Amino acid sequence: MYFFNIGTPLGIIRVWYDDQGLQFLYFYEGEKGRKVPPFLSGGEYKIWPSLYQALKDYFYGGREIDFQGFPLNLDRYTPFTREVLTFAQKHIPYRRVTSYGSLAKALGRGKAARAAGRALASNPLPVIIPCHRIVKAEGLLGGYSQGRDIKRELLKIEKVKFNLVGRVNNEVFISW
DNA sequence: TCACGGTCCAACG
DNA sequence: CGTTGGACCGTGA
Repeated sequence: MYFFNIGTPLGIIRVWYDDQGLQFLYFYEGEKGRKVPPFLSGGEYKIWPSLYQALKDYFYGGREIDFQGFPLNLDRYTPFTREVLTFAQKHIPYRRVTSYGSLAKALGRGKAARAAGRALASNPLPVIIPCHRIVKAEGLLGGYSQGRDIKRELLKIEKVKFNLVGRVNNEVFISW
């Protein structure tokens, strides 16, 4: 396993990967004492240049960066969870959002909204798998495993606007 | 099995 | 509008 760090306005990010693809991304320092998962240690420091550049552009460049092309290693997940995660990576572009229910529907499981939320809650690759772009059906923010503040900030970076009642405008909303 | 979510929506007031 | 209660479904223990 390899890893590298990169500073962002939201704290230091650490990314883990191997020859199969990306495995983990987490906020390493910053936000109230979040810890390094203990199962990750002893990796070899090695930058993945294109990914490094993409992250840098995303956080500092204010440019439309998508991570859709980067390979993921999601072997340890169940098929449904994998589907949810890969679908999110491939079909929810920059500055667009959708809901848990809509995403479930797109996978042919119209009623599995909560299950989809559960799958996203175990997203090992926030930012790269853009689970911050999935909000509640009525456009309210919804939850986020890294903390709702981070979710808000990420959407802010992408210039997704919320109205006074706290809902995203439906221009950016995708429904399947 | 079972309890638990990053939910949803119809039915209120 | 805002709130509430029940239905829903894949997971991990």
